[in-house]
Amino acid sequence: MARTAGSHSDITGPRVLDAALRLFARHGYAAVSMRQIAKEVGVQAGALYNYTPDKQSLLFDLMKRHMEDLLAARGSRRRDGTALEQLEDFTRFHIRYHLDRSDEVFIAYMELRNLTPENFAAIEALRREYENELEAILRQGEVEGVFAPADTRIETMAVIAMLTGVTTWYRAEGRLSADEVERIYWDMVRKAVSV
Amino acid sequence: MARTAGSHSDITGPRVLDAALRLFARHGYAAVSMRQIAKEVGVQAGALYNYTPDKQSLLFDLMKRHMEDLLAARGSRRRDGTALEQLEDFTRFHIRYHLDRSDEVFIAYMELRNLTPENFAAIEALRREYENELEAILRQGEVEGVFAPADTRIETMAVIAMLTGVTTWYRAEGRLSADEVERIYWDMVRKAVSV
DNA sequence: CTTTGATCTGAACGCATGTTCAGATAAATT
DNA sequence: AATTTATCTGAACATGCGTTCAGATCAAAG
Repeated sequence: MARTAGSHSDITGPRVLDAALRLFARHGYAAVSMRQIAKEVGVQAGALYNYTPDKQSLLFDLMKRHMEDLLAARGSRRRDGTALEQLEDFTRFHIRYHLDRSDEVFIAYMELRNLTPENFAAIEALRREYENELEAILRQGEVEGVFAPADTRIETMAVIAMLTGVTTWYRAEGRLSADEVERIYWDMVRKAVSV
Repeated sequence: MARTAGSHSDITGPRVLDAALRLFARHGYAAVSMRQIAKEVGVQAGALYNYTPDKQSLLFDLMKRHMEDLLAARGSRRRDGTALEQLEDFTRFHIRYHLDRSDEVFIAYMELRNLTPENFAAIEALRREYENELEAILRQGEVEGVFAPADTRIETMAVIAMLTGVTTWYRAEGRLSADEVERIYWDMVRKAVSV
């Protein structure tokens, strides 16, 4: 046996996903060809198939990895506390995490319709899991009496849409720092759900 | 001269745009072929070129029409009043209009990157015009002292992202009526920007 | 040094793409 | 009835697509 590990595949494999990530985010899944990805990696198109069974898996793997990373990062940061404290932490976490991964976020929201039905269901389940934490916080806040009684499901969708929208205009070299953006959005979220 | 107006072009022309609208919204611009559009209309692919110079113009025309219709509809509904009254009207208008045109909205937000640079600039200008009305309302509210002093540009982006997000989950046959959705979102928007 | 096999090239596969165009069709005008 | 011409068909064009695969390459294992 020869060339088991430590050879090119350790380098090329991640580079394939990286190139797909960047290109899908920039031009969209359907508009990017396997040959473009290969060129970015520096190999011929055929070589990509040592690392993915097909183009669809490339998209699915990127989305799955993103959602699992998101859930893991959130899980390891979660703390007990009042609903208000937890909502603030969730808000700041969401903004910061999404600002740091704009390509992944863009793909995860824009390319859902390019997933096969089975892959779509898998990604939706992960997304739902993430949304459910926010909804639980909002419900807890209602019980505590600090948040207004409302339709928590819609509040959840509204808050996430508002927060995720930050990725459409934020630029690192822009007028505001990520800290300031966090604070501004937290102000709005807090007021929007409070009594 | 013969067959000037009143012939097939009056029927086929709009049907081309309608088919493109539906297909682009469902599958995405890059994933839809001219032959698919032609089949939906009931003609051969070549006949489409009597109604559009190319595929790109189809996308641009759809977006331009949508943004211009949006601005016209908003303009004809605009009334004088307090900042709070105007914000409520804007909020309810935006939700209702976007719920009624989910295909157009979806395309206008998802297919921006498939526009040529010139076409992109034209659509962005129209979008900016729409956003500016909301920002003016928020600024007026600050002057009146009824809205909290804040970064009105970011508030604008946040509110629009929140409101437009309604199109991702709302279904006409679902649990909530459009009226109820309007009220829930208006509650959140009002609180989010108020002092 | 020989063998092994993971990795990659380069060509090929059948099919789809956006667009063009000569010619057929047929409704409205003369 | 003859003419005009907007509209549409059907075929073709060059190009690109996702994917496959026989064979070349060459570092590591024996």
